[in-house]
Amino acid sequence: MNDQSEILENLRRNGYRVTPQRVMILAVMNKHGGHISAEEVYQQIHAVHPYVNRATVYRTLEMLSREGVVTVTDLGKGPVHYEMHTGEPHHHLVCQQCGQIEEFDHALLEPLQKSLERKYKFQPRLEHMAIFGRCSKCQVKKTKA
Amino acid sequence: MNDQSEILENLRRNGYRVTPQRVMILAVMNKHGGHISAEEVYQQIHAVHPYVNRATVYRTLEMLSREGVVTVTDLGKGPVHYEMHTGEPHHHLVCQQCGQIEEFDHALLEPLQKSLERKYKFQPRLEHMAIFGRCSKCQVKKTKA
DNA sequence: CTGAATGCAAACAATTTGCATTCAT
DNA sequence: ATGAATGCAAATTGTTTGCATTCAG
Repeated sequence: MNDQSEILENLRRNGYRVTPQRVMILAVMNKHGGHISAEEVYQQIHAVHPYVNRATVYRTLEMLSREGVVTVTDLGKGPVHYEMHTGEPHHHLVCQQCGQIEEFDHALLEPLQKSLERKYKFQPRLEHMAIFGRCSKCQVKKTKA
Repeated sequence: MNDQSEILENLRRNGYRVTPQRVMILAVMNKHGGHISAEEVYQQIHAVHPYVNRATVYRTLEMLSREGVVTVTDLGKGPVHYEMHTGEPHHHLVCQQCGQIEEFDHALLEPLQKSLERKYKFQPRLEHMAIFGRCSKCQVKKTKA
């Protein structure tokens, strides 16, 4: 039993219905791997199955994130991005110049997490955060602004 | 010469025109102190001077942030917030339960900044970032979800 | 069968834009 | 007087919602 059907089985067990739409959405998410917007998921499915509705994609992705199957990342600009939940929390470095997104390790956020808890008694939700700035390539280019 | 007119003088020097709208918007920002949305700025001004337009408020705040007079913080949910640029970078802890926003010191982000630069050659823009989670008060309350 | 899920269209929130008019310089 | 800034209305983008219909269980 692969990931795909295991997830579907779990959803069914949690009282959700396994519809063709949900299967297709999960398939796209699985195949894609990286972060993807609701609109992109919709486009990919809609191209092949024109009857599938945008609202369904939004509703399904929202449901999948509630169920912990996918994670949500607000990239600050433009639409929210979804990604299969792999277990390992990881984060995104978003280059504001070229738009490139690379990942970085959760370990780097641990000192921050610790100090926020200690000094402010604040419990941060640091799964999948996005940090904005300039990537290595763009630092070489002329500073335009 | 206070901050207010100093800023206006600077804008004028940079080729911007000092309009009553811009003066009012700056006044609201100054008086308010904390973070505030474009809509809130608009409401405050519009209540007294109904002819002032929402688009003008948006355009002006955008201009002021380009000029470094105000800073922008994306609080993840709802509208972007603006704040007078005080020089000292500081950050926001946004409680996802009660909505409370408290500030935290830039120093706590320095280890992260350093490690991102060292390990990923990524230059983060860490002025005024927002971190989401649960504040001390809400941690005491029953965990609802 | 029965209610959960879908499709559709319309509403929504936050913001942006085109364009004629106004007004700061 | 001249172009930057405004007001207005309409467009845009990303997302949500109400409701009748459909279909998974």
